[in-house]
Amino acid sequence: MPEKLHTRFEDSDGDDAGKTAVRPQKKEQVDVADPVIKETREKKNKKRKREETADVKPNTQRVVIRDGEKSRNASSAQESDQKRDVKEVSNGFKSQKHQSKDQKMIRQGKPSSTLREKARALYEIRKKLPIFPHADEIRQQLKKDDVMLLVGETGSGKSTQIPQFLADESWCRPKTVKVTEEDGKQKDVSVGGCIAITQPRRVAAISLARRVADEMGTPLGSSSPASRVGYSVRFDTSTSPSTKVKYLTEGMLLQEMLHDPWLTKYSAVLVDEVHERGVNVDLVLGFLRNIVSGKKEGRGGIPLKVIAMSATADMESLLSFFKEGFDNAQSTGTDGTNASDGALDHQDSERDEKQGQVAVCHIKGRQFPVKTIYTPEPVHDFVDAALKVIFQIHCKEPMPGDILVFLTGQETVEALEYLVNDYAIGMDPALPKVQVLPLFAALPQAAQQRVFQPAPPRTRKIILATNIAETSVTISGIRFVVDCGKAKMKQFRTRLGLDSLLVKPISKSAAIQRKGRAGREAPGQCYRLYTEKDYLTLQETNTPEILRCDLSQAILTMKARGVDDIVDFPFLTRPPREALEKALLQLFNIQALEESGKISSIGLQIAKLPLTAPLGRVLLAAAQNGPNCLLDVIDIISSLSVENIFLNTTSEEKKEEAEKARRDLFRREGDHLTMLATVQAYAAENTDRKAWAERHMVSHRAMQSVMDVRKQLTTQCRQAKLLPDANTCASIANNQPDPVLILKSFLTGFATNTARIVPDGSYRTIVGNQTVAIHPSSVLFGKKVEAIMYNEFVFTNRSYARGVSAVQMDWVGEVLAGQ
DNA sequence: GAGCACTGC
Repeated sequence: MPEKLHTRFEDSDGDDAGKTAVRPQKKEQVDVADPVIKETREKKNKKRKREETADVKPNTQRVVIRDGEKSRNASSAQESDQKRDVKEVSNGFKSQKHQSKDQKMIRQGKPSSTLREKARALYEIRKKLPIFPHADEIRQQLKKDDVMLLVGETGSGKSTQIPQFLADESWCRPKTVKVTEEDGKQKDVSVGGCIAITQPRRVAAISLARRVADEMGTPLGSSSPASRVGYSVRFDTSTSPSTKVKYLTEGMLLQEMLHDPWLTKYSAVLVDEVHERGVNVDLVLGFLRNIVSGKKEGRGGIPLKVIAMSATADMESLLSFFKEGFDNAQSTGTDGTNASDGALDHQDSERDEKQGQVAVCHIKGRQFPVKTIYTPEPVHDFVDAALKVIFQIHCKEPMPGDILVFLTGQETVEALEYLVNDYAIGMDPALPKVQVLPLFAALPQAAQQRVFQPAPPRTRKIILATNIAETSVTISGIRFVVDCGKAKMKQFRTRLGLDSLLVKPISKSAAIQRKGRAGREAPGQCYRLYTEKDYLTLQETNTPEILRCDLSQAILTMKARGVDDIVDFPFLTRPPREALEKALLQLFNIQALEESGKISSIGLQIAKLPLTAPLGRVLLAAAQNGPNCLLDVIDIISSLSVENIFLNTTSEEKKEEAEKARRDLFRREGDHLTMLATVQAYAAENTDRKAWAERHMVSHRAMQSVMDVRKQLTTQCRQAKLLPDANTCASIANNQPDPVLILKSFLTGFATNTARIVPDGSYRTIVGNQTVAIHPSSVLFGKKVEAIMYNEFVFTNRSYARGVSAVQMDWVGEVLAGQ
């Protein structure tokens, strides 16, 4: 794998791909085949660039909540100084000779001199990060307080530096304490020693770990037993026995809590990007609040330090969230200060006074000023308005300076793409050219990558993006942002039991985020296609995901970690009672809960699986139907776990081609068996899977994820003794699938996702009697069968069932009767 | 004959 090797060298040399001096190298990087690696690197390079130019003396004030938009300018002299620094660093560490010496040293378990040199050089850059002067202040605060809320704006260095500030603190050393177990016996347990930093995304966790390992001069993760920095994400964990700083996804931390609810490994948990407010971060914060404000029995009274970090956090609600935890504990006498098992040292008395205090810290980031321009009047057609603004900028503003336009979806992106290209034809030839680049998730990877390539000379890039560009992707060269003020958002409607995808106004913090994209490298401008008055009426922050999604997963997660009564769980934002009840009922219906509301053994098994509750239930039902059925169901579930295994067809011509190519994979029983046929054919292809995928118009990238999930699920099923060993599985692998058994397994988890045909030929849901149409992407589209079962019920322009198979009414009856 | 932002175990 020369490419991977190459990648690693590139990644570890602290290079800055954005500089002219190393341009040729950048080109080489972009050509690497693996899109994931490419993406990670792309991001990291951007990040480095930001970090290395972040040299302004910051303003830090405690307990200040203010407009996160304020930005400051950097002195260009300092900036160029720093670039020189980085160049020296990178030049020293590129040769393969060094690298192999490195590797040898790593094998011996000693940090190599090159690693140390590199760390030393990086230290010069770290010193200039806005957060750096606050190291002592942060350390002092955390000696006193167990909870800290930290607002660090983009580029402040919080995610990389804080773990390093804390790693050598005395409270961060492992301690052996006596813990009373459930059976009443006392046991010696080692508590603490490690710092966890959670991230919402996998790429972020891995690239931060890599960066911090470089800065600390230690090898990364499992490459050496002496490594002090590691990471843990799904499909990829890299830690060592001496890991002190561990980056992990929120989901991974929740998974660890399943086996270790007291997080005994950790002395501190840093929760990063709290403002994104995904469901997992809300759950993590709830569990952490319970630990910090409780007696910490399972930790022998040893405190756990919690730092919630974010770019634009709603600090007031976080502050009252944690304070409420301490207040409740004090009033009921369950707080840590009452622990009398002698595990705490003399600091105990000091802690007593400080109990309930939450430190707040605000650190300015480094952003260039961005001027905001509103439309004087409300706009009724933002595509049209965007077109005008784009050409206004293009005609008026000097080069360089690319334009990033935020739109709502593929449809508006493509409409504007057409208009801009059309308009550009009649443009004054004296003007620079324009290059229009669409960017949305459904776009093939190669097309997405085009936005990262520099524009040809005398050409302005115009990137038309969905909110993929808000968090997931960073593009350099942007000086102008055009923001339509809207986004498509998914909302789960409890009463109807369906997901709706609707165009909605964005929040103020999302608008600020979008605007910030113009000020990464130089002063910029942001054109908002709405009035200032409209801006002021926007919601402050994004609606937390926990208010917008089906809660069954979250509740199962809680119950499996010992929260019996969800009413007592500290929600940062409490979901409406109705939503909680509906989710409880759903879990009860699939036998994940007992009538008392306690989690059942089925529920516990489901909670361990990396699947939604209904899919987990399906897997267990399939296990009851024998290993043959289970293996087939794993294949189907794996493809349901990735968004779309079939490539999107754009043109009419391609559509026919695709249909022909996929004909041998299609099954009349429906989408589930079609997916099974596809996964099995792909897996059976031993020579060139990529070519096979191309021939069948199947996404190779998606199939690679399918294979990852499939492997994870079979491994877990084997550990849970639901599947026999690999050899036995191999011998049954060639058996013909049994469609009835497979579909009946699915009905166990999806009995309420069924509809029957009515005389006019449409389908009505069996529970609720709502009209539902088969989604055009389904192989059953336009077909009429007795009844259908579906995995998803979504509302866009009308109600659609997606992931559809034909079932018989009496099967549905059987399962519903069994409930 | 429709069209779908983004994560995560």
